[in-house]
Amino acid sequence: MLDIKRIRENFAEVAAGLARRGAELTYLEQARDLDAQRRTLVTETDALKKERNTRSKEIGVLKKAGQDTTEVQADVRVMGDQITAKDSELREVEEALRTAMLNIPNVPCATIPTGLDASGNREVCQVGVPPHFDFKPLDHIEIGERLGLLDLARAVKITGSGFPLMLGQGAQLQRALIQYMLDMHTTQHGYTELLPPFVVNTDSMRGTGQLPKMAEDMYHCEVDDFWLIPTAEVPVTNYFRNEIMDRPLPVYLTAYTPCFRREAGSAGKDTRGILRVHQFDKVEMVKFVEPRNSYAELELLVKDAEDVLKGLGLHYRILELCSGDISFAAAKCYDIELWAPGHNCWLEVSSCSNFEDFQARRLNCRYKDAEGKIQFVHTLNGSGVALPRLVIAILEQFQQADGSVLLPEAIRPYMQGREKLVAAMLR
RNA sequence: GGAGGGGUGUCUGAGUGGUUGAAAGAACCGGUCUUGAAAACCGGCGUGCCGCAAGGUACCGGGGGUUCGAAUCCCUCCCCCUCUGCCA
Repeated sequence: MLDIKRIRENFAEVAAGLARRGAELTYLEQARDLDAQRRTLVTETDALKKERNTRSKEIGVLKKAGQDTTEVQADVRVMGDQITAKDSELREVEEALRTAMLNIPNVPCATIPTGLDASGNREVCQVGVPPHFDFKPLDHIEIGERLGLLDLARAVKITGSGFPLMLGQGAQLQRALIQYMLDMHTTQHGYTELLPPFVVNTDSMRGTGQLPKMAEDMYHCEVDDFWLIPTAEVPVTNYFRNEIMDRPLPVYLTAYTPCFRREAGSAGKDTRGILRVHQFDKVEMVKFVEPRNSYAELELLVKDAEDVLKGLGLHYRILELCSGDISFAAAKCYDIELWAPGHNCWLEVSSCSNFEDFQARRLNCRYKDAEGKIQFVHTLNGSGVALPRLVIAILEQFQQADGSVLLPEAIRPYMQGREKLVAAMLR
């Protein structure tokens, strides 16, 4: 949520910012107008309430003195009716204002490239070198099937398309990678590990900005009004919702969770294998920081994610997203993409964003600064990193001519010392 | 799932429908005293909104209602505790 004062006082600047991301300005204009209405109404009702409070107290005094108060009471009752009417009018305006505010995306950071879609993104760097093959590299589906790492056909029987099933060394590799990443973030990068609920309530979804816009993309349990999390960002960032944080900033949290996404609207896209699925695992990093540090913290966040990939010796690149490609709540975002030689394309495995105080306002998450003044924190999050595509990249980048996959050294301790994945009979 | 009890400020904990935003204590901040500290004493000490300000207004788990007036009464939802049932 944006600061309504900012909209009130710097409307043109906000409008220009939103225009950069190609956002409609309808909600913004509504918010501006409703805010003006709201302020007028508040002034009026407050005045009425003041009057009522005074008169009601007089009644109390008169009654104690044993005097008749019928007439005054009648007067105040009329006043009460006026207040009720004004209040309900005010409530409607406030509700409409809230709806408008919840639908306005964040203003992009001034320094990011301008563009309306992915074509406007800027490549920051490429790290490592693409692997060279003396043979035609296979894609992860073929590798996975040959080595018996995946069983997508049976997974369809169990649930449906898009719900992958890993087995044997594949399942173990995935688990090993989770452990490897969590260990790195907690022991080297200063994060505290959380194992949060995978199902959250509506307030939490609104807090991080998935609702109201993304309702169609998420799994909803109607009976309980709960949602399956599309990312650990939701439960982890909501950890401090409605709080004035009681500990020194910055606070770094990390969590492994499965993620559930309906991927509505992407039917037919990347449907083969585990490239785009309805359920996947991810290790997420979340930061709560002081406003003045948030952009420096974003750079560090990207490095934390990079360390995972560097440690595995993978070839990747970093993109700085343009104004039209960042998510609803973000002000600035870097994507990290892994090279997938079998698919001959880049795969997004991490998105690192600075939300400034956009989420904090929705979450009502604040802290006391050095002067003891209460302020909204800045929140950031980044994948550290998403698993299926990490597995894909490992399989495809480290595949060998003999059909095996050489495991990165860093992961071997988590795989009982195993050096490569080879075809194994299912026991 | 069933029965009962309860949700008040940073914490503990009062609160009869009427100057109660809310007693008291603790914690915390400032001051006096002290060589320094502790103790003692004095003062301060919630948040949002409207307002240039003075000030006003709202908030005692959430929402709604009764009333001239609600932390106090009623309804409803959520959460916690105790007992009990079923169960990984």
